[in-house]
Amino acid sequence: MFLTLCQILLEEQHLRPREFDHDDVLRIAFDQFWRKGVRGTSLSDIARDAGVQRGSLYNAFGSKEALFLQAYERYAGDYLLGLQKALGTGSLRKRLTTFFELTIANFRSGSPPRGCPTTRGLMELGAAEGEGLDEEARQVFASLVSRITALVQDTLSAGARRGEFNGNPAVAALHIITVTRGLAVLERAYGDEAQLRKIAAHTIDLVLDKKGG
Amino acid sequence: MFLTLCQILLEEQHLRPREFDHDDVLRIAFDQFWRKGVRGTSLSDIARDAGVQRGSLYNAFGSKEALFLQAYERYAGDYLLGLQKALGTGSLRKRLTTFFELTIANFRSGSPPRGCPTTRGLMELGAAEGEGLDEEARQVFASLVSRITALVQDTLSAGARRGEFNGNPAVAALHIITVTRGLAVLERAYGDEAQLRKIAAHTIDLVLDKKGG
DNA sequence: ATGGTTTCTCGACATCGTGTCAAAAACAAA
DNA sequence: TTTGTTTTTGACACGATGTCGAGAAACCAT
Repeated sequence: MFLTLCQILLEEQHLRPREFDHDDVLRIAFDQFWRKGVRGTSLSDIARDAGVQRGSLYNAFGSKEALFLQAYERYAGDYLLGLQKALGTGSLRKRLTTFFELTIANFRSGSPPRGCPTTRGLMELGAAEGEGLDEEARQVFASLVSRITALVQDTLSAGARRGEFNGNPAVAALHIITVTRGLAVLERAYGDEAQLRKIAAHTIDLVLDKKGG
Repeated sequence: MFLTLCQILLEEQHLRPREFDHDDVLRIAFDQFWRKGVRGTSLSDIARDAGVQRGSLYNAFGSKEALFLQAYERYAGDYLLGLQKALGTGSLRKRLTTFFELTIANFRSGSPPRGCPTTRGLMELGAAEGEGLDEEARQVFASLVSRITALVQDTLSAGARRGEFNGNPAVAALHIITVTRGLAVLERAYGDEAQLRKIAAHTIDLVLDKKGG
């Protein structure tokens, strides 16, 4: 995967070029994975959708899991960028509201809603060989969670400097992230978007130190 | 599944009885599913472990998913009973602390930790045919979540009557449940039990209206 | 006890998905 | 054109799910 990235960056195509676009396939694959789950998507499906032979996918990406991970990393980068952009303005309450809105909108997108790819990926992690979870996949998912947590913490710290928040930004950010992960789970359980929004609003009230009703 | 239950309850075994114990297989199967994930467990594994032929499992339970669901329901019943028993005594803070402790202990059990079966099950839900999630499985998982939520809500209501809580029990219970689901996700991401406990303690502080540090 | 009926068991089979491999095809460079 | 390398392509092996039918086993009735 890292090798492939280097090859792309350095344009080191000395010989026969690929007959399909690497990024197109990544997008198509992620869309399928997101709609039908990693488990429910076969490489044949992706190959058909992308107009590529199944063997070519193995040649280009290595395995189904490797393909998913690369597709996921592309998604994660885009998603984090969108969050950063949206969290740049307004009062702290406004920013947190936007954060929850974007989060919920993300895993309520599609019909039927596709859920949160990160949470789904994390919970599908299996024991690799004998002991321990699949480390590579775990790190990829955990990385996005960490970066979003840092983003929220920064937002809270800035709010604290402006007198809009008087708690511990690190702990509060962890709490908020935990709530968003929990919302991703409840979304699967009930599919009731109004309920999700209610919980989000209540969480903001708690964090900003107003009594929740 | 419902039929099988009726058969058990009514003891309607007119003819040749089964050669293996229904509940034993359910327990063995759930242990495997929990350790290796539904995806990572084959019916051959379970059949070997239980000393039963694979075909007999199909005959008795119908399919892999049906077997899992029945095994899960057995687990869910036991788990809820344990929670109810543990939440019967002490101050509201003590009860909530116990609740989070049991929750974390549950998905930190085993080595490596097996995670939360309910959350894993919910996030693995796939679209069934064309549209919509697998309804039957969704309801089974959501049912346990609902019942735990009700349990927490009752605990909060009782606390409110004793003057230990002055918020809205329904909303607060939803919030607490959301946090526990989020903890189940973070457990997969980081595997840091101390962090989980910190978030739990902070959540209790927020709900009981003390400033979290 | 014995026969008949029902159910369970067990092995064979079909199907699908993953992953591997080797040969063919296609392209760049000499 | 020739050489060398990579991609493509189809065939293959393997494992898992799920179905089916024949045979074995157990129970009821006579």
